[in-house]
Amino acid sequence: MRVTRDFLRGRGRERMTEAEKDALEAAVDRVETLPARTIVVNRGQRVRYSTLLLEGTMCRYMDARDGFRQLVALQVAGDFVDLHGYPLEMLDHDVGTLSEARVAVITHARLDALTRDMPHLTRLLWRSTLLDAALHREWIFRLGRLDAAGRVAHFLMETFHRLDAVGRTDDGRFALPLTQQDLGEACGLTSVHVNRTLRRLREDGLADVARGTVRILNAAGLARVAEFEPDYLYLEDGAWARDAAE
Amino acid sequence: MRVTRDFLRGRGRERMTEAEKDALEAAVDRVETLPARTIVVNRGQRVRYSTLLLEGTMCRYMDARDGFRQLVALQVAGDFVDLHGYPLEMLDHDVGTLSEARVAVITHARLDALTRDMPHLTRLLWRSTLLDAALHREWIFRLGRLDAAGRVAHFLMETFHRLDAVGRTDDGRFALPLTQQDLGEACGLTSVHVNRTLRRLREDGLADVARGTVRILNAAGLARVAEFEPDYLYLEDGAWARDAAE
DNA sequence: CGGAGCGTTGAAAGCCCTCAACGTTTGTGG
DNA sequence: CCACAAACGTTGAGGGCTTTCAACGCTCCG
Repeated sequence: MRVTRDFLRGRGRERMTEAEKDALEAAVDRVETLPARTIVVNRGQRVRYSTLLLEGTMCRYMDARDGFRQLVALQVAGDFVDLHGYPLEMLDHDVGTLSEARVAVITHARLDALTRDMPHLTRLLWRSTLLDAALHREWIFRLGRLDAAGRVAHFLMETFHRLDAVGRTDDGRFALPLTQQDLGEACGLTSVHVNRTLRRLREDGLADVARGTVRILNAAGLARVAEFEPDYLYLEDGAWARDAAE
Repeated sequence: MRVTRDFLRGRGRERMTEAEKDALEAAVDRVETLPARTIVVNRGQRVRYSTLLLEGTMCRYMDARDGFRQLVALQVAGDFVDLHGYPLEMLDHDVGTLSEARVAVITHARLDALTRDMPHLTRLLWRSTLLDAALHREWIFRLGRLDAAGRVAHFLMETFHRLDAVGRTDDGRFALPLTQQDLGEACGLTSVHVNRTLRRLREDGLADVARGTVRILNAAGLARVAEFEPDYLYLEDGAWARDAAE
């Protein structure tokens, strides 16, 4: 399997030429498997490579004084997890795995050559980091303006669409290897309140979250609770978008 | 005055060559003055130019169903406000002025030429958008993990440092043309609670916010309340950083 | 089979919001 | 220069959403 198969898949990948895919492919230094729940990059650390996530779930987060952390991004297959570290040279946050993860490692030295010689590919890489920024903005909106049910619903809808774009959903179901504590750290809630909120979403027939699996039961209802509008994901018009437009 | 004077100032500007400054300078299509409180770019709109803010204050925001908005970024002099719109081609949020603003307009057609021919400048432009992303992440942390006093204190400290980097502070004082409503829309609070929070910061001798002017009275105390660590701003070691290190 | 982590539920407390009223500042036109 | 209105800022009371604290059941894995 080509390691770049899912990169930008469903998010404007069609603009990448075969030559560009080959070049990115050739820049891969190695492929590794990382165990679940391990730290990959520490805040403030000088980084000399970036990580393309092939399979599994990772996250980026920041620590608070009270011992809790705040997730700032969830990363799924196809994500160039810490490409931000390339122009920035060091990261302002930590990166870790949630599930076991298979990753391709690309050194910044290789990226130097790519970005010198291939301006169009450079713009696609740039674009992929800005898709992350758009997600960041939506997380700000989620935390600043939505109540607990809205936040959790919004997170579920976003994650569903992202996984759907890379073919990791099955009829409204998808795997999500997050504890209720993790969900709380993503949504700015305590695990206790996440629990109550999930129960309510289940009772309202909107979504069922249990044992690492999410089932979207009522996408329209969930979207309403979440004030969710997927344009910020910059998705191509895929199967889901066509269905929703009907 | 050169329009690029404050671009990346204090944020790694030393790496931009004179030739690169000239090239960016030459890409400016026109300089305009925009009135306060006007919308510059609408969400979903195809954008064909980006805006370098020379003087004044702008913001990026998203609308919620209840009529309130959530600020996702505050933009000050030197910021390339909507450079995100270049690789993304359309924006997922609105852009508007808070005060009157003087801006330089750079068309994307010109950026195409720059990014084709000048890979190092391209990386600096890329970097500047990722500095925005780092700010986004810190806003997520602020909203997800801090209480009202922490959020407002954090916002004040961040804004102070950014304005200080471009020489817009005066002995701990700076102009901030935001109403308490605006502050609430930045911090996920109601204007009423912003009012109470500002009063408390004043009573505690931390900061005084009144009539569009902020005075930092106790930077260390404010930083403690805010859990503020300025590394995410990627500031050069300027006067403030040296003082703080003592 | 035992333990640790995760999930679930209840009760009480706290932070922030809502609603309401009033004071202050700003800007505009007479 | 004044009058006036509109926006902004301030304060109080009450209510609601979320947190905290605590206890217990469940699941998974060594």
